[in-house]
Amino acid sequence: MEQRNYNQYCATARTLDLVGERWTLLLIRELLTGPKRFSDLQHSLRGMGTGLLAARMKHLEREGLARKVTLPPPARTPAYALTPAGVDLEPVVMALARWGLTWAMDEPRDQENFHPGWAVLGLKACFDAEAATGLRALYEFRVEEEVFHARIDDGTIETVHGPAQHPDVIITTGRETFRDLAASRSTLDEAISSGAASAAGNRQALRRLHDLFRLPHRRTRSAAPSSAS
Amino acid sequence: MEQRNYNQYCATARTLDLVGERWTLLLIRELLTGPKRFSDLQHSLRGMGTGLLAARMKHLEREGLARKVTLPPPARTPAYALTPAGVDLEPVVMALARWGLTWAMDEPRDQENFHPGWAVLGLKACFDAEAATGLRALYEFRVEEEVFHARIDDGTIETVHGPAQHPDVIITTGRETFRDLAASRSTLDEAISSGAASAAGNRQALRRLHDLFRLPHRRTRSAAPSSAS
DNA sequence: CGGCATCCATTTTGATACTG
DNA sequence: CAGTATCAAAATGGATGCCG
Repeated sequence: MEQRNYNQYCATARTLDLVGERWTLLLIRELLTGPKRFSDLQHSLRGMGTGLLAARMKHLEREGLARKVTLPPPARTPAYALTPAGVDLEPVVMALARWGLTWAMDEPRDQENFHPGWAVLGLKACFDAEAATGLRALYEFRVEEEVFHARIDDGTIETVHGPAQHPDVIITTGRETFRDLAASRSTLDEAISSGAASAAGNRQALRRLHDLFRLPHRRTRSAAPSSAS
Repeated sequence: MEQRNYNQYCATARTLDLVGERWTLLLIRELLTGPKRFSDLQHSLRGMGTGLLAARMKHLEREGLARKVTLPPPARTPAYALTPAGVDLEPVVMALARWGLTWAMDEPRDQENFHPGWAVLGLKACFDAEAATGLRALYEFRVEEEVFHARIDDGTIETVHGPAQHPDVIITTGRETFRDLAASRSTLDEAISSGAASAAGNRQALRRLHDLFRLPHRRTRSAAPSSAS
């Protein structure tokens, strides 16, 4: 398996040889917020058979994009994490996310899945580095059972699954609200104003929060008739 | 066909629903340097059956990412071009290319295909906007039969298939040299010094050329053992 | 239960032949 | 040139079974 290559001496094609198969980039997406166990992945990726999941992870290991790790105490359970090469795919996933936020995130469809972790990456895709200059703060997001945090440090953002050590601000929302943030259908700011989300903690960090994530300008795809260049 | 969706309310997954299938992003790549005819695409994508090519193009049209156009005189032949939504996928293709340049472009393999158009995008992926501040110049690349040009305008670059109107500099190289540039195995500068490439034209634009493309720092993938965060 | 391997019905694909 | 039609080979997804 995995022998199907494009056979092109081209950086894009070579990359797609490695991560272009079905599910692979979504596995990378899952691992971008921290190590995950086999069953976590299985649970996030409904529709992917266990056999295929195992095969894909083996492929990612063989190619040096992911590796097996043991979660630190008290978990001590085996999990998968990204290698440096895997982490370096983040710009690819973010580029896909930004395109999707602009061109593809209309109403949620019936039966469509949703996990808060995806929304965290959606937020990250909207992160405005300019707006974060000089800011150093830890934000914790609590979405029903799930917890994430974002560490912002002067124009950089890191988003990780799990609680923060000493968060400056804690944002608490329901699933639907957070889902709408993921799709940038509403801003964090709006959600807080309307009471759908609540934020508590350091006043200064709270005030900066408003500007940290900029909505992409939503557009509609259409094949307008025209003649070429 | 094309009914296989990830069914996730996630910007990344939604984007992959549209362009994540085999060959699709490579079709986008081909169209990023200008409109192409069916047979051009067929020729660039060895291994893709004509039926699948037709199906993919129909899909891209239906989804508003590409459209049929008529090439301007004297060609007057039908072709495919990207819509604004399609053009907007460029950051995705460039992110894939940059990753590939860093992690995946080792020696060309036996039987591996190569087209100069890919190299043009490889150059674009290395473009250093900072180095181009204040520069406004047209560079034409001639690689055996193929011609491309890059229009640089103060930190922006546009790369297009075909000759330029009044190029400031004309760079002429052989296929192999240009292929090595694509892989950033050598710099344009080195190729010119060694005589593998020649550049003629406006002295000022020529001098700036050296710094416009920055090699990504090449690295090797490996699954180093470690424990998790 | 976590982490797979196996089997099989359904889709996708690759390659070629054929048509307007 | 720009596709359609056809068909064998490969990939997928789902269920099931195994083993510590």
